[in-house]
Amino acid sequence: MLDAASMLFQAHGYHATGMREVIAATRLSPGAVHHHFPTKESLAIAVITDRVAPAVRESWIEPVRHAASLRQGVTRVFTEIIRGIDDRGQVSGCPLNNLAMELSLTNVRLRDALRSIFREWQDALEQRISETPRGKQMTKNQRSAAAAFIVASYSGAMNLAKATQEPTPLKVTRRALAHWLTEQRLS
Amino acid sequence: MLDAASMLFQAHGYHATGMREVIAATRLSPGAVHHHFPTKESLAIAVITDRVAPAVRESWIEPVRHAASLRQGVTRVFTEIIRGIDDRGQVSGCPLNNLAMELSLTNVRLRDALRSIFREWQDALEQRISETPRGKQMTKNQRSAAAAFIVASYSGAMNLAKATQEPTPLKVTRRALAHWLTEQRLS
DNA sequence: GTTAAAACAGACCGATCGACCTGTTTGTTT
DNA sequence: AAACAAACAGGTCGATCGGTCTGTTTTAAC
Repeated sequence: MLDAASMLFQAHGYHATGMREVIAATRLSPGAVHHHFPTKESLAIAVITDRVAPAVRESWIEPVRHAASLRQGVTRVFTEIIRGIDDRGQVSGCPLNNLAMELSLTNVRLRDALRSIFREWQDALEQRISETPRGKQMTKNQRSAAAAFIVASYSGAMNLAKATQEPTPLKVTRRALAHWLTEQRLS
Repeated sequence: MLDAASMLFQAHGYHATGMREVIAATRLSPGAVHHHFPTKESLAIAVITDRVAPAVRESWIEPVRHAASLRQGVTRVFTEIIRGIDDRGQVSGCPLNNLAMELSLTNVRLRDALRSIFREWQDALEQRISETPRGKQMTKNQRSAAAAFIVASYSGAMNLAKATQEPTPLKVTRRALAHWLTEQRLS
């Protein structure tokens, strides 16, 4: 159920996906689904916490945490994501960004759930920055700003890639971000 | 009609906004609206070409075109947008990004309409880059990449600002982008 | 083996969706 | 003033929306 919902939310968006569509993608009955997810919002919350958040941890947080350098980690994440796009032959965007854009003005609970993932993501980057020689010299605000800029650049690049259906913006941003990190001595 | 539709699309998104809601926001009848906009898609197309595109031209393209330097132009655009957010007390995001995120996977015609605005936006930045001393030395691909990175950074910063409902990501990105432009000698 | 709760099936509800259709009014052309 | 088309009014269509209902099956505890 969560797999089907996260796939459809990713493919068509939250509002454009009906409960019946999700149910049809599984072998469950409407009653069974209603038993576990009384409302569509509860399904979205479950998708966010059990699918979107783990996806961000796996694709971004862990690679950055274990990378030899911040620059290598960020570059590698971009490369992996670009590889995934090439494999699928379609840019469906970042699940977190997609849902955040659509829902953060609509539903407070969903916005908070999504915001906490952004928070976790940015915190992980700040942590990794603070482990670099240059990062130790920076103030907390400077580290936070650098982390936010990385998240924003990636997010925007993915949006642009989705809008144009080309991976080029991601490739461009991978390179520009790598240069920026070098300039900031955060490599 | 276009004003009401663009406002509601911006506030609630395309799919979350019903035709009746748009009609109720005007003094028109359903029949009158149907006469001019037979389908919801035709309304969206009109909003994109007659409201979203002019908004991008006014808020981004013209300021950058007439700025003393690219860096000053970009910084000024960010400042104006941040000011608008402070005035409204809410981050409703970039109209172009909002619609692009929601519709580029759903509807081909709408995606093309939105993509052409991104194209125009990026072209204007490339043009401005090519007018700088350093820009003249760059290849076309390098200019294109720099323009895409600017668009991506802004887009992502706005998304992050919308998701967190704080202008901080925009302020952070304004500064980081200004530094980056200086480093690239594109100021 | 009995029982109670959890899980599931599937018909069904009112509400709302986008779109349509028949008239009527308004404006323009001759 | 007559004729015609564009613009508008407002009721209504079938489809689909999210959500609910009753009843059956499965699971697990004692």
